[in-house]
Amino acid sequence: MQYWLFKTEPDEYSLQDLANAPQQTDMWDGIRNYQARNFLRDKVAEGDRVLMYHSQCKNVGVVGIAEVVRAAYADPAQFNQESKYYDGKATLESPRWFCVDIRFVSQFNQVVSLKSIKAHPELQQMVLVKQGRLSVQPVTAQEWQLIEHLGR
DNA sequence: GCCAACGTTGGC
DNA sequence: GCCAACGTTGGC
Repeated sequence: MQYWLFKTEPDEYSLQDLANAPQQTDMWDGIRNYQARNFLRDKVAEGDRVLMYHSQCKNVGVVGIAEVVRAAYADPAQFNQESKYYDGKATLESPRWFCVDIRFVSQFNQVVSLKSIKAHPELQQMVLVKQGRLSVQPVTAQEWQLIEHLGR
């Protein structure tokens, strides 16, 4: 079992949206970055746990936890010409982009802000701190435990 | 809305 | 395969 951090813009899709979804489960799609895609396709597994991170908003940081309930499959949006995630170079035989399904687990009592993460000596090695722009990234068990503790 | 950091594209 | 130009992410 591995730990991850997924970023989302709450104006587009928030943790609350996931909590409100049927069975509190939804497709995590629209990932269009190769490094993030490779993690999704090759590493993210059913049962893995995910820190849900809100970017581009007032209170930037980790807001809660989700769980992976289905491992990678072809992101249907890449085949949909109506979608902003359409990719004409993707084919059914060789899809280019992947998505997973996640289920809501919990919402933190308080947001673990990016500021507090950056201020914490034990969290300096987080991908979030070192490489700002990756939307799917691995988290260590130590980082996970500390952030979960800070959010409670 | 600005802008730094980083990713992608495309000419050569 | 290099690298300049351009596009996107994301904090502030």
